[in-house]
Amino acid sequence: MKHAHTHDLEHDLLAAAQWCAKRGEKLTDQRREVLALLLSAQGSMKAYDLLAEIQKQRPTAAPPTVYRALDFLVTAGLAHKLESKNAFVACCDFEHPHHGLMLICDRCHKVTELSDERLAARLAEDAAGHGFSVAAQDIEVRGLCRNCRDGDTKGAA
Amino acid sequence: MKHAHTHDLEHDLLAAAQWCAKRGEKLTDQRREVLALLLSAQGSMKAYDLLAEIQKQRPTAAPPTVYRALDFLVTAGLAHKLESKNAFVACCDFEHPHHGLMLICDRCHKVTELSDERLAARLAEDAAGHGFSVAAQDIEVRGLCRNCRDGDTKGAA
DNA sequence: CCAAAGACGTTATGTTATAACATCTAATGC
DNA sequence: GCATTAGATGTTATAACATAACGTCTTTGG
Repeated sequence: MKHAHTHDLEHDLLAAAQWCAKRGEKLTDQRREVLALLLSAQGSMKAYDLLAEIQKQRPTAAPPTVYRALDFLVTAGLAHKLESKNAFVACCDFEHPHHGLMLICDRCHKVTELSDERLAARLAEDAAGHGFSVAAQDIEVRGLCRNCRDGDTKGAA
Repeated sequence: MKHAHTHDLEHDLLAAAQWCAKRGEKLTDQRREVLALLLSAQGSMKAYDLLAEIQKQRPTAAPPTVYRALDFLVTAGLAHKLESKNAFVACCDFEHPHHGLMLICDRCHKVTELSDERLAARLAEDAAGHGFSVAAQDIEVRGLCRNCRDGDTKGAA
């Protein structure tokens, strides 16, 4: 089980590195490490939690270490910031531009990222009707995921 | 001009007080003062900017003073928190429950609040398709308002 | 009046994020 | 190769955002 998981992780990291290369950027060790933590996390992670993990390997790491990596990952489309939680999550499909719709479970904290271009289009249309040009949209929805709604008792932190 | 503006503000504050009373709550002086600041603001305001304004009258006011008022106003539906800016804005129509779609201008910082129930329904439908029950949604869109997009040079801060 | 609940005062602290500047590293041109 | 330079990182300090905790006051209902 751990093996399969590791394999997926390595695969994702490789794809991310290639994605960066395509953009003329580099997935450095620090960026890779932060991305690996996000990919391995069950849900989103806070910057200072990431920092604590990084510090296990690199005791001298400081806040800028992780914030720089996060800025890079978010700008590159490899991760998203969840504004309503001040937390970060790996992007589910960074190779395809999409408008993320984040379903954030308030109980188990897992995040499901959907993409609905028609929803995004409707939103842009509403905005345009008011003379507003959309540059970025961030739809975050709080609620309960299927497991937690159905009374699952294992998901809670 | 100032007269009309003051009149509107008083009207809004009165309506807000009545709204609170209907809910069995009170719009106290501090809450009213914070709401008045939000209503008078051109765009959103930060908690510590509100605090600075409050301190002009009440030099001993501290962060909890303003955060308590803001928590109350947001819970009562009289204000919204803009998660992507860590800022607060008065609700445009607190008497009618609605799903706000916030158009936030990145240049002049004005906020236009729309309500599109069909958009909200579509969003809830997407979520339900993944077994997710929506509890709260916060749609924040960043971009440029009509004036700023059209090259207005007066709106910038 | 008395008790309970809610609002507020006050101090301290926790949490999130960035400024500023030094140093290191890697790609580029010569 | 070697200098240049842009990008990345190290490091210290601090700014910006938010809440915990506890005491007091005020209102309200019994």
